[in-house]
Amino acid sequence: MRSARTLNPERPVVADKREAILRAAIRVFAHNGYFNSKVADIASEAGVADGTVYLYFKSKEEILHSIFDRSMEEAIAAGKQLLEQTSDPREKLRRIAHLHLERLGADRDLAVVFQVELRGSTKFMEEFSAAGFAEYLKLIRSTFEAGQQAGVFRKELNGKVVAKILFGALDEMATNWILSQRRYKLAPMADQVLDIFLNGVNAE
Amino acid sequence: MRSARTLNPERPVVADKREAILRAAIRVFAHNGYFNSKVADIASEAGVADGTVYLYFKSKEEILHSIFDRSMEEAIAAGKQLLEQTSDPREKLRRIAHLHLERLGADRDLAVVFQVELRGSTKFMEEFSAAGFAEYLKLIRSTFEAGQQAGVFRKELNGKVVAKILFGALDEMATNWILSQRRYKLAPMADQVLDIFLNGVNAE
Amino acid sequence: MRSARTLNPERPVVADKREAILRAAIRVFAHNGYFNSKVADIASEAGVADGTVYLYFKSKEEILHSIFDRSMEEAIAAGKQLLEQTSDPREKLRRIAHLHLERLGADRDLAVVFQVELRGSTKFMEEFSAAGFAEYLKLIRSTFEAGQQAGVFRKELNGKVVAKILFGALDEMATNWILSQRRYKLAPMADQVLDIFLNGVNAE
Amino acid sequence: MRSARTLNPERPVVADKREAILRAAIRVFAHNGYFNSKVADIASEAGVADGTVYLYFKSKEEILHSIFDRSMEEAIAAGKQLLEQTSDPREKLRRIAHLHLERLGADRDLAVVFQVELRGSTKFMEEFSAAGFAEYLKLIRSTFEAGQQAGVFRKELNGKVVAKILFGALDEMATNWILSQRRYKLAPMADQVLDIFLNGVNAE
DNA sequence: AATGAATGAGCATTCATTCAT
DNA sequence: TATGAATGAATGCTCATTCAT
Repeated sequence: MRSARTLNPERPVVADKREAILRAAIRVFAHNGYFNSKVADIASEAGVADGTVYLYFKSKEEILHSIFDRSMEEAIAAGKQLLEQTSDPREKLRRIAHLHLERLGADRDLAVVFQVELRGSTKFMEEFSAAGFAEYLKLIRSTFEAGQQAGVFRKELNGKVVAKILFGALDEMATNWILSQRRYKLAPMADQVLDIFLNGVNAE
Repeated sequence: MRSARTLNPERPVVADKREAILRAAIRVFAHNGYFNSKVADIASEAGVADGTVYLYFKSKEEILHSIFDRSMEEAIAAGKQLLEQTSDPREKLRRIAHLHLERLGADRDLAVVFQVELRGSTKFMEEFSAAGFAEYLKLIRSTFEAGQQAGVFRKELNGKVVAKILFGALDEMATNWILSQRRYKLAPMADQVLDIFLNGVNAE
Repeated sequence: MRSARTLNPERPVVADKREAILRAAIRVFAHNGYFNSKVADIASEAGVADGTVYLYFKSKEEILHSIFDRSMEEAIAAGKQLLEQTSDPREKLRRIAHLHLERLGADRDLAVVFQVELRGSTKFMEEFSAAGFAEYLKLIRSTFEAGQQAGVFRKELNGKVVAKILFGALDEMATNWILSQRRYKLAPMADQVLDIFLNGVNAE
Repeated sequence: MRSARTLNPERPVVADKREAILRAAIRVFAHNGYFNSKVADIASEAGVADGTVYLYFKSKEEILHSIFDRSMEEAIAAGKQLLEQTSDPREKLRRIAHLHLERLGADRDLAVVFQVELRGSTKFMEEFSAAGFAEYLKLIRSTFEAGQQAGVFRKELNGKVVAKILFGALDEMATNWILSQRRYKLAPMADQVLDIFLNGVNAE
């Protein structure tokens, strides 16, 4: 009798376990905070032994990094794909903003890790900033600057600063949503941010 | 012989020591991060014995709270005073924004504690949100709504959301400034935020 | 009422506690072996909290070093004092040998630590060798060489090697005594070693 | 097609693998120390999987035992063979001493394991003593006592003690040689030990 | 009020050993 | 036989907090 594993060669056990630990960590970090989470909690939540965690991650900190890295990669990839579907700069920014809040709004635990736990140390923030986060800002910025070239957005604005403003506004929406115990939908907030933002940067 | 203490009855030693510990904590938290800072480090930096810290604060966490509470109170008081000096809603928001970035830009260590260390736990963020921070957002919001009443800002915008947008944009300026190793002045960034923001919320 | 402490200013509490931990460690190391001894065992045996150990010693390893260093210092000091009491080279070596076995024979636990636990790692043996141990060998060697000068011992012998031979023979007596469950007295073995050794190195 | 294995029926693969693990362990123990050596290191050094080690040895400790047992057996066998080649008691002891230092001097790693790693625990030392080591001492002792019978060595000396003295002196030569980073040849030291020893035990 | 020695709970990580394949 | 992924017990050390002085 052939086992399930044999039937799914594309989904090796190894990935399953790493994945399970990562998911467990997101849950545990979101509920207890990174510093108050024990590796044993993560292992138990993932259904593996404590030591098994160290077969897939070098340290507790690396788990946090991995969560960030993987999610950021996915987000950026999804963002880039979205950008290819339209050439209108306003529409591009609109889609980025929506994607941003949709992703966070769809996974409360991941959102908590992103909006709260990842912010807790200058050290991490610096790496954080150096890594995918910078790329994300760049994505917004270049989209905006393309809009400036196209005459859609005001030419005198600094693309770098504009990107931070949009990001900051969206980021605050997400943080507030988490702290508010999410009594409302997050994704629709994107429209209100865009309304003001696009109006503010509009040429003419 | 009268001691220095006797000469300053309005500023009792008690306040001096509490103050010294608070200042020391800001320095220590900013440099090592909250979780990596030892109470002994704070005591040593403040020039007091470890145990003395506990005569003024109930716990390490209470020190962090106190830093936030005191700074927030001061900021709100300063903000309110500023608002009384003009009746133009746009000018009011302009002044709040400037004050926001000026205060943070003037004290790098305090800024690090506010932008990074205070964000590290849902628990703290929730209390944080519940406390002075909510009042700060309210200040922005009511100023904005007064502007709506006066026909200066678009009536269809939600004041609560608008306040978060402005705050989020300013907050991101501050966080980025810290992570960038502050190679530029923070306060002037307020103008760029305001340019877009006010343009975006303008009636007409 | 004056406390005992007040009555014994020469014996500060600090020394008492350090001393207690050191004594406890000798007992614990002797019974369980260095690697199998837990710091918690030492603390408990010394009647202090686990953390207290670290107020007096940097690490578990430093405790082992301290045991060796202190005992070696004492032994060498005692040896030097003994050597001053006679000028006969044969008698000097006789006294060193007796002192060597008397000290180890008087404190079984300390002997175990010296003969067994301290030997368990090249790393430690190297430091061990570099430190007081080398000085001890030098003491034997210079005594022997003085005897050569005096025409008492054979001139063609290498003092360095001779010192190792005497030390090695005594060391083996001590190790065997420990392993034999000490059914006999250790100190008298010195005479049998000396009988052969002195006969072997005698001039004429 | 016949495999290499089939061609060497006298030297089955089983022995090869056990041998490889043993050799690997000697190398690893000598370089890292017994307690700091991981079974995984030994396996990797031997070119087998971790689990394979447990097909040949019950535990890490048994590997250490096996190293000792096998080497001791070989040494004793070699020693006995040597003793048959001469009937002169002095010459017999001379050959044992030379063999002792030659064997250790020829294999630095094995010497480290014997002189340092095997000494690290009372428990092991006791078994060590009970096993082949006692037989080795007995070999020296009976050779010496035969010499006493033959009137070559002093009759009043205790053979047991004499054996320990010779062994202790040789053992110290070996230990010092290892710690000295072996800047000299070990085997020739046997002559200096014998010079003093034989002179010391000589009848007449 | 102030001290700082003492406390002891808490935890990330390692690694010998097992066992399903 | 051989593998190597998985296990989970084991522990040195830290540091917030207390309290006798």
